[in-house]
Amino acid sequence: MDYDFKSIESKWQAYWAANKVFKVTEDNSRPSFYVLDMFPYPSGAGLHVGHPLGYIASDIFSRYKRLKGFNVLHPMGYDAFGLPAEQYAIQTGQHPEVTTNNNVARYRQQLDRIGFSYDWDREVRTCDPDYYKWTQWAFLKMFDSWFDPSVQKARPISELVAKFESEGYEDVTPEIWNAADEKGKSDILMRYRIAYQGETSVNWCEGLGTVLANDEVKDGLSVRGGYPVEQKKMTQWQLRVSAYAPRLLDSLEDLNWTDSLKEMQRNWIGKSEGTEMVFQTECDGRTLPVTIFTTRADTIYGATFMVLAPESELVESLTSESQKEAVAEYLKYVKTKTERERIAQTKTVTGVFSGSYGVNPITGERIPIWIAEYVLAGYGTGAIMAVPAHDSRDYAFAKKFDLPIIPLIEGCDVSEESFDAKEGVMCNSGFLNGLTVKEAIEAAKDYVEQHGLGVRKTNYRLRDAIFSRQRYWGEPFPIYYKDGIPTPVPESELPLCLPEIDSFKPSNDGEPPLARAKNWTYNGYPLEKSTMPGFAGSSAYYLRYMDPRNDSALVDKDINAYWGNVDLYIGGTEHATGHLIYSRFWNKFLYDLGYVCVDEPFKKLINQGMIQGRSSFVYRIVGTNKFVSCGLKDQYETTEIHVDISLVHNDRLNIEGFKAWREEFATAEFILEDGEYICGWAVEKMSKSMFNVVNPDDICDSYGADTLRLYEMFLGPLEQSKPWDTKGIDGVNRFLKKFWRLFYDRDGWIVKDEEPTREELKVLHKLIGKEQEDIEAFSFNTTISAFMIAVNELTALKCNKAAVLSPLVVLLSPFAPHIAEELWQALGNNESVSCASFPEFVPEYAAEDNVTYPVQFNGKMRFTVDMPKSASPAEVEAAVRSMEQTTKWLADKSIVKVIVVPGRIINIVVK
RNA sequence: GCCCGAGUGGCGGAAUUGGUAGACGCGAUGGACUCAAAAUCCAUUAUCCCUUAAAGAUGUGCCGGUUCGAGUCCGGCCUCGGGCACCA
Repeated sequence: MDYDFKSIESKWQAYWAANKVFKVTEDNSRPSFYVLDMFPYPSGAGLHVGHPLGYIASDIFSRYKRLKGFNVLHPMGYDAFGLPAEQYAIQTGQHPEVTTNNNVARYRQQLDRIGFSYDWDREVRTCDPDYYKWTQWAFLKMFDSWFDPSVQKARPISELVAKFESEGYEDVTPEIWNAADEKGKSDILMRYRIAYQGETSVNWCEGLGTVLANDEVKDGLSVRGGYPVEQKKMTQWQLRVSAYAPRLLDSLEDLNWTDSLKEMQRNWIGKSEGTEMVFQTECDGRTLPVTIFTTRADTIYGATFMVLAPESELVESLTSESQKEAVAEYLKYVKTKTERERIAQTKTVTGVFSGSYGVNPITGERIPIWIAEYVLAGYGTGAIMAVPAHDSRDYAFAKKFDLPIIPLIEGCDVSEESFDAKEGVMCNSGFLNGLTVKEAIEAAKDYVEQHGLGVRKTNYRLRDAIFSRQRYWGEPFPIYYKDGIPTPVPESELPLCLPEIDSFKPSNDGEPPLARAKNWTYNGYPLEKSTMPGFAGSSAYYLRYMDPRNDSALVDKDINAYWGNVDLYIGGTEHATGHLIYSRFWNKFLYDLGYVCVDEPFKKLINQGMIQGRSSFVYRIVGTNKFVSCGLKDQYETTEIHVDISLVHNDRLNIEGFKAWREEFATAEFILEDGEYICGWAVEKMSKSMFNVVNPDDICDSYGADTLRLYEMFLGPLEQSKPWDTKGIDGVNRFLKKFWRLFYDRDGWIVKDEEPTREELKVLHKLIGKEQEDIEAFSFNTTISAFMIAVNELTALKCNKAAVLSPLVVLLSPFAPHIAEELWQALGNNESVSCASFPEFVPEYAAEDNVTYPVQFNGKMRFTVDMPKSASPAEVEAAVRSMEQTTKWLADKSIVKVIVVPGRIINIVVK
């Protein structure tokens, strides 16, 4: 009987679904374990072979944990709001909901074929009103909260209002508060709310007609679509993520994430400790204090000018009458530049003199104030002191505009470039002279504070998240405008559903698509017309899986307490600075308000590598329809053409297929090598346009899901990026066939109920030990290797004993669940193999009887000694010395030292 | 420019963390079975010297160091991949 994966796989997939084998409920008698995949955006292209890599790994781990007795929560859903569906809707007029549902159905079909152990009863979709009710709810909670820096946590805004009324807070005294009208109070509270509306410079993308978050922009182009992005001042909803910067940074420490990912988050949060210093300035006779931020207070003696950001509010008051025109011109110039141009031109230095002067607070020297785009309004105070000798940007500026450069470190040469390194000994620096730079940084900070010139200050690069999108296919804001005052829709009336509209384009007067909706009002007042961004729905989905149908809470408290947070999260690195920051922020906020029981959402995180495509090429001789095989292509002038990889096997082109592929190739001629056409290849992103997409369905058709699962894991370490190459898949497929033959021969079932031999038990237990160790370390490729060895050994032993094969099936079940299920039930079990328990590891069975010690003379191996495992180093040494030849050799050398290492090696060293 | 990570056969990759480098798989070569093919099985497969074998030499990007012993540790380079990028 042969291994017929087709009937096996469809049979057991149907069985699992019909019996809800993977349905999970809270069970206090068993420990919980939560394994989560980053849920996919259901794109129109469907899954390619790279997508399931992480899902397979998490499924293996989930199944393993179940065998180990854990109650495993392993859910799946869809990140279903998003731009592509909307773009498609604009082009075709088809409602995004329709295309989204179609895509979801296709994804589901593809996922089901791979045999995942998801509890589909817990599926969530972010575009489902029952789901986004809780996204809107969280937004309202943020709207209704402020961040109290004294305790570093979110608190209800009512507590702040009480503070305003009684004692005042910051610059809002009770008098100011009580005198303010409703609009005034709303404006004051907006400065404190965690979800707030404020004017800010945003990334505006004309091509998409919407604003974008920083992580949605790369190199000045939108990540989706690649349209240019410009800076624009707009009033937008924002989330006060920056308030959480210190906590987001500090709690990173305890997370079981990779160092590189933590490092990326650290850079993105961008903590820098420095000093805020006040410089007196004067402009046309008027004086004005200006605060600057610096991390190098020690270089104050070299501050020869100051620079303001063009967008700084100080520019107007610090521009002298005489420079007014020049400054206005410069500001105009800066404004016309897009973000992309600014990035492209970082090397070109621009700026204008403001006409005013500042006073160096330590030297008392009068220094000019300039305006330049290399200073950013959004960071620090938007104003800096420039120290050209020790900052490369200031240096370039000083060179261009001929400003003085004063070196402050002994022996440094600043004639060609600045000396940015924080090393050396200070000079030209008054009280700092003779100190090393590191000492001087601290001494200068102390000095500034003691003399009242400024204060220590920590800045973060992390900005507040811009939360409005001028789009249709997203969560509507539960906010309406009562006489212009943003007012929340009552919680009891959530969800506020997306209205139907006739077209998904922006309205004719440039308003978001929701402006087209009829009656987009609440109690007669207009509702907010933007929608929430993609990360809104994905920020707390892991919580909703715990209790997906709860109508009265995001997640029930007891249920949340049972599952805790996500024990294992698997997904790509591309979310390092987007989703993974927002989710942590969102979770911390809910934690502050007592809605969730753990501060951090994801305990352990693994980033699976990308699976790249392996493209194949043919080489056409320029100006002809003749194609030359790869090895001979250097003899001609050729153009490289992508060829569909389904026409290529082991780099050999299917010539007939190629001719039939496209009309233009029907009459193609070929120059062959050894009678074959060899294609060239390259590793590239998997994409339709490169004809290198491999569909998991095709693999399931020709090899089966179990082979696909094994092969994806066997390809290499999970975290590593690697190209997909179908070549090696026969190996793991052969392994499954061999596995099958342990149970069936040509005539049928051959498993017998006999006592296993010691040798057979050794093979089994070696594997149990190895698998346990490897799975815990996520080294799935080596587990599979161990499996192959074990199966080869058992085949050689002709082992057909149930006592060995039965646990072997359980061991295989996380990797290849279908074949395991088939054999498990054939062995006479009535329950699914996923209800079995992981075989117990008995180290004595796995142990080798003897240890072979290689014996080396001065590091070179000469012979080996076989000793019982229990032998002591002294006994081993005695055995070495007693070997006849060796004794002779040892006798010749008067002094030797025998080193016996428990790591199984013996070294004889001649002194 | 700054910060991470990685360099091992024809290929994907192992190596108990300082202890016989190249596990396992692919590919390749030879053989068995077959009229033949597929499937399956067996053998060989880092390089050099050699008819073959034994034996030897070389070998984990490069140069040097520590050690009885280095793919692994230290110092200095080179190359590739990823992230950030006027953040004062």
